[in-house]
Formats: sequence, structure tokens, C-alpha cells
Amino acid sequence: MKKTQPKTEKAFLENYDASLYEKPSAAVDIVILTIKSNKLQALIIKRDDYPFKHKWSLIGGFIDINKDQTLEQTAKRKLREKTGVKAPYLEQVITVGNKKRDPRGWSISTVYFALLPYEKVSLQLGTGAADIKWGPCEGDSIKEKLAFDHADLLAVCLDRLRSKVVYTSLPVYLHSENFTLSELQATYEIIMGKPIEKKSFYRRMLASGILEETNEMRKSGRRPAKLYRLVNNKEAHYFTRIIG
Amino acid sequence: MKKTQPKTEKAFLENYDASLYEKPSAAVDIVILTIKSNKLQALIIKRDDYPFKHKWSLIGGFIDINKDQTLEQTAKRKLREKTGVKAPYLEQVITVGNKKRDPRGWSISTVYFALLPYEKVSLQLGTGAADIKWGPCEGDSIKEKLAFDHADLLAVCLDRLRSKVVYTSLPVYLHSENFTLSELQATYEIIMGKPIEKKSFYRRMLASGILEETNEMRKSGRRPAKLYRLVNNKEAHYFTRIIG
DNA sequence: ACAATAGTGTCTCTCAGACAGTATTAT
DNA sequence: ATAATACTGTCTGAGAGACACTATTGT
Repeated sequence: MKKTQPKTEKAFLENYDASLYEKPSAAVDIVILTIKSNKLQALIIKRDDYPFKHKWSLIGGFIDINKDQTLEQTAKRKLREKTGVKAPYLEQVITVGNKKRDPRGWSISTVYFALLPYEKVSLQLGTGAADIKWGPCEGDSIKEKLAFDHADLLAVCLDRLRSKVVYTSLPVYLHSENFTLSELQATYEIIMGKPIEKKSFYRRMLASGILEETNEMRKSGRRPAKLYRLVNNKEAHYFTRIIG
Repeated sequence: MKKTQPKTEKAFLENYDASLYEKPSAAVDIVILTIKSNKLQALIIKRDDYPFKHKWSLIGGFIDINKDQTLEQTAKRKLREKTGVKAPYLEQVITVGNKKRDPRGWSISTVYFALLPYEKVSLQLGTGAADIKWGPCEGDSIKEKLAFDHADLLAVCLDRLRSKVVYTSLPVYLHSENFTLSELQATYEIIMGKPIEKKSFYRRMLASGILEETNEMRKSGRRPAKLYRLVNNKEAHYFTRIIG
């Protein structure tokens, strides 16, 4: 028995039943990165529900089509629920989708990475988590074995960050309001995993126009250092050459 | 009446019913680009079904969880169905997802862009299309008004291509096997929308190590030009400085 | 005074930009 | 010979790399 073809867009939409087609599940996962104890660290939670109950995983969850207006909003909501803050930098990295990554069946996940200053974060357990913590990144991974394909997703994000560090100003988002150039350089070096020439770094950063001096000094070490801040509302800066 | 909690992963999975949760629709769209008549052109089809019946749109379609193993496979399948070829370059660009982009409801789409040489393509209508053609890109858009948010998706891809052209070798994928450096330069210039210094371009390309001479010459113009080809299985090359 | 950290001076090197000059073909 | 297109020579300039040097603090 053939259904009659609707004659207008309106008629088509009135008769459309989305539930007739089998769909993959759709989720968002976020790799939240910070610098803590001179290490790049990723935020992970211990799952309190099946599947992978009691295993560590990235922060994430299904899109709730009744609550979320957009994909990015889903990411921002999750991020806020776990860290209590709005990330100064959030980038969509990749979407993976296949039949095997989730034992419950065909699923896709859009992966974001967020950078934020450690001092600003106050971790919150939220629902579905038995524990939450920062795990130091070593190379492309983390000591804890992660659920699903989350180890892969983390690796992709770390890769993306490392490839961008050499021509962008992304590491400033790992610092709070004021920071010294030495501190910023240290952050670059931690991510790159190797030292940078101080002079090249100073030249580059000061010429970029994204930083401005404050009147304050950091008095921790020996000679006090000038504190800088990101110029009001500056986007990430893209340099025309690579450093390091 | 509270359902009892399953006691093991196995029990949980056996009882799991994916259809209980409302999911967004999940699709893939592909911006297929080529150079034709000295212009960057995008492949579009005229839709033969609702919604947006008889409107132009990008190539795409829902993920078929019974046929497709992975998201990328969905993209490759669509691409092959419409062009008859395997694209030498395919890159995932963005995933958009919200409640309004499709009148049928919450939907997400993962967008890829593909580069391929015009000569290799033989357009195929396939199912669901009333027409298929190349449309010249002007700036960030195309003359034809596109269905859904496809104009935005196209713009994001053109943006991505333009931003990458200045530091990568992507344009080689718009040429077939053999090409001259002048032809390749012309392709760069079409994408960038402005001329490049010939000497800088030659130096850069020859130093990159991604090209090798063939024994043949192109005899079209006055002085014949050396034909080059991509060295066996070379990936896209990333330069350390920007051109143009 | 000295150690430690912050910051500068300055030379070299690589590669893009500019542009003039040479090479090889068809007519 | 001339026009057209393919290439090369070579100078300049911007910015990275190297590294020695000066500056400012606490002890």
C-alpha cells in the first residue's frame, strides 16, 4: 500500500514523523584543559552509571533536544555544570560517528576542547559522576584508562592544541586576567614540550598587539616582572610564522 | 514505580532501549569543490523531495545506521554516488546542530569539504535529485539560493579553504595527475583572489619536496612547461610561513 | 657582593616580495 | 624578429634563532 505523496511543503511537514527513521545517538564530549603543577591536565570524571560504570571518561552527554537549542549550547552547558565557569576558549575539534564506539549502538559525538585557567575552576560533581579530577597529560594520553573511544578523542584534541600553539596565542586562555611573559612562555613550553628562545618569544608577543601592560608587577621571583593582560576582547591571534 | 537498577554492564546493555530517548536527526553534507572555467565551483543538486523540493542544496543525506559503518564512510558514499570518483582530498570541517535548521526538527549535520579535479568527475543524478551542476563561487557564496542553512555551510568551507591555501599544498588536489607550476599557481590565485609572485611560488613549491618532475612537457602556450606530479602518496604539505 | 630572575642588543639565517633578466617556443 | 609564456638571479626586508649582555630584585 503506497502512501500518497504530499502536494506541498506544509502538507509534507504536517505528516512527517521523525520517529520512523532509526537514528544514531548524538552526544557532545568536551576535553577541558588547564595548566596545573606545570603540567597540561585534562578534566575527567568517574562514571556512576552504565555503560562503563566506575570508569574514567571525558565530560559529555547526550544532546537533549528539549533543553538544548544548539550543539554549542550543549557543550557550554556541560562545561559550566562541571567547572562552574564559562571557558574563555572553546573550539569544536571533530565529530566521530560509528557503530562500535558505544556498546549501546550507532552513536556520534561532537568533541570540543576548552582552555581555562586553573585558579578559576571549582570542580562540581553533578549528576552521573562518582568522582571528578584533573589528570596530567603525558604525550598524547593520560594515565587513566578512559571509557568509550575517549582516549582517541583526547589525543585528537591534544594534537590540535599542539599544532596550533606554534602559530597562535591560544595559551593566553590558560592564564587568568594578569600574567607575566615568563609565565606565558612557560605555558607555551609545557604544551610544546620543549624550550623556546626567550628573546624570540618576547619579540613575537609584544609585536602581536594582543597584550597590554598593566601597572602592576609580579613580585614572586627575584626581579619583579611586568604583568600583562589580554587587550579588551581580542580574539585569538594568528601569527604568520611558526615558533619553536 | 521505580525500575530496578541492572547489576552488570551486560544486564544493562541487554535491557537498554535506545528508542526511549528522543534524538536529533543526523546527516552529512559535503561541499565538493573544483576549478572549472578559471573559477572555484561547488557541486549542488536540485532537490526532488520535500522539504525544500525543487530548491538547490549541497550534496548530503541522513546517516543510514544499517548501511553506514562510520560517519566518514557516509561522506565518501555520497561523494562517490554523485561524482563517480574517490576524492583525493576530504576534510571534516564542522558539525552544526540546532532545532531550527531543518523544518522537520532538531537536526545535526557534519560537513565535509572535498577537492577534486574537474576532468575526473562525471556527474550522476542519483536518487532524490532533479538536477545536478557546478555553481561558481563568488566571494563566500554562490548565485543559487540554497536550502536549509547550506549557504552558511558553504561559506564556512570556503573560508576554511581560503585560510588554508596560504600555508598548505591543498590546491594540488584540484589538479589531475600532471600539471605545470603555472597551472598550479593559477589555482592558488583563483582561490586567494589575488596574484602571487611567480618567483616566490616556484621557490616554495620546489623546495617543499612534494612535487617531482615528469619527463613530459605541456605544449599549450609558447614555451613548453615542465609537467610535475605529486610524489607518491604525499600528504598535504604544511609550510612554515604564509604566502600572499 | 651574589644569585636569581627579567629583560635587551645584535648578529645570523631563512624565506617571502619585488622585479629585472634570460630561455624556449610559435608565428 | 617578435610576442608570449616559462623560468632564473639577485636584492631587500621581516621575523625567528642564538647568545651575550644589562637590569632589578632578595639575601
